[in-house]
Amino acid sequence: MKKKTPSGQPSTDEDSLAELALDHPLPKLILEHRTLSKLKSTYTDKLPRSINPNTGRVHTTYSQTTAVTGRLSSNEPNLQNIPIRTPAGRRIRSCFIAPPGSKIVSADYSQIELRIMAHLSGDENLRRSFAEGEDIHRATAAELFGVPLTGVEPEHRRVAKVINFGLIYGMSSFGVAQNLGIDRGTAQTYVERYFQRYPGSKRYMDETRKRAKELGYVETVFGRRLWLPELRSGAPVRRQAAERAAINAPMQGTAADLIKLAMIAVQRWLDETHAKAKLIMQVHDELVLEVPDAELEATQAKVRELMQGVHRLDVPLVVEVGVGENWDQAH
DNA sequence: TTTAATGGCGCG
DNA sequence: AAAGCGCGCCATTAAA
Repeated sequence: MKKKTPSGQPSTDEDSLAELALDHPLPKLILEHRTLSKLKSTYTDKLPRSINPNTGRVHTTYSQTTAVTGRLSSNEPNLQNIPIRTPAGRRIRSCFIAPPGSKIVSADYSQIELRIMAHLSGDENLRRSFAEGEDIHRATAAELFGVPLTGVEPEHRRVAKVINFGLIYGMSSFGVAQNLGIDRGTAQTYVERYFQRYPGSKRYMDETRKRAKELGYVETVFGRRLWLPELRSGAPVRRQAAERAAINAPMQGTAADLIKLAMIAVQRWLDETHAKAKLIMQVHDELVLEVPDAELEATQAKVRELMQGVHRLDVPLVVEVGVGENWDQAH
């Protein structure tokens, strides 16, 4: 056992058990049990108890003053962590349904944090990819592996996706290696090649760390600040954690600012047009509406337009809209 | 019985 | 010495 918890106990988290599962049959069974019991205890058992008898609906509470980046948070119950990544999880999501004569409409920003990185960094290559509507992970893979867009293998794209997301989080080459299950040297090579191909991105990361340390805070495109006193901590662990937060916050926070503006624009339009459609949920980069069939076409088009046009960045904002009887189908 | 800490895991 | 950001909530354990 290599990995330890903060208190020094051997870790039994998913990664650790997955590793043990290569040599023993039991860990896999434990992981399957964990997955199912998580879904049962947190969602299947709990959500029905959250139904308000007066409305027949589940009502969450959003907080505007909890998340340091400016995101909303959702509690009692949390409707921002409803499962979607596994078939069993999606069955839970499919229980969020529209009443007869209405549909669920889901509108989500595509790759919004990477687009914001392109905007903030001004990286020409990144900007061009988004301007031309390329699949960004595919484009990054093509750069990393020196192949044309049409020659990108799924495995290449998977590597590129880890690196793209890792950058948003301030991940090191060690983290890339860990995540991909490759050796550190290879991971280091990928990261170096990434920064060669996207030099503006490299410049932005360095500049953000430097500026953040001087000022003691970072800010979003709209000026929302996150103060990070630990950037000057003498404890390397704390200081480096603050540096990663400093890298991430302008991107996560700008995305939060944008969707809040979009929510205001969408609700204003609904009010002004006396629409029967309702804005019912927000999940960080996604708005969910309940829409009468008669309003479906107009609502989809207008919500997309309002979200994409909420603010002009140096790259286009793209919104994907889906419709269905339930929340799962709407994706 | 309630509260707090811990480890773990659901989502973006 | 640690190594990926932001949340909320579950079961378990120990303490109040």
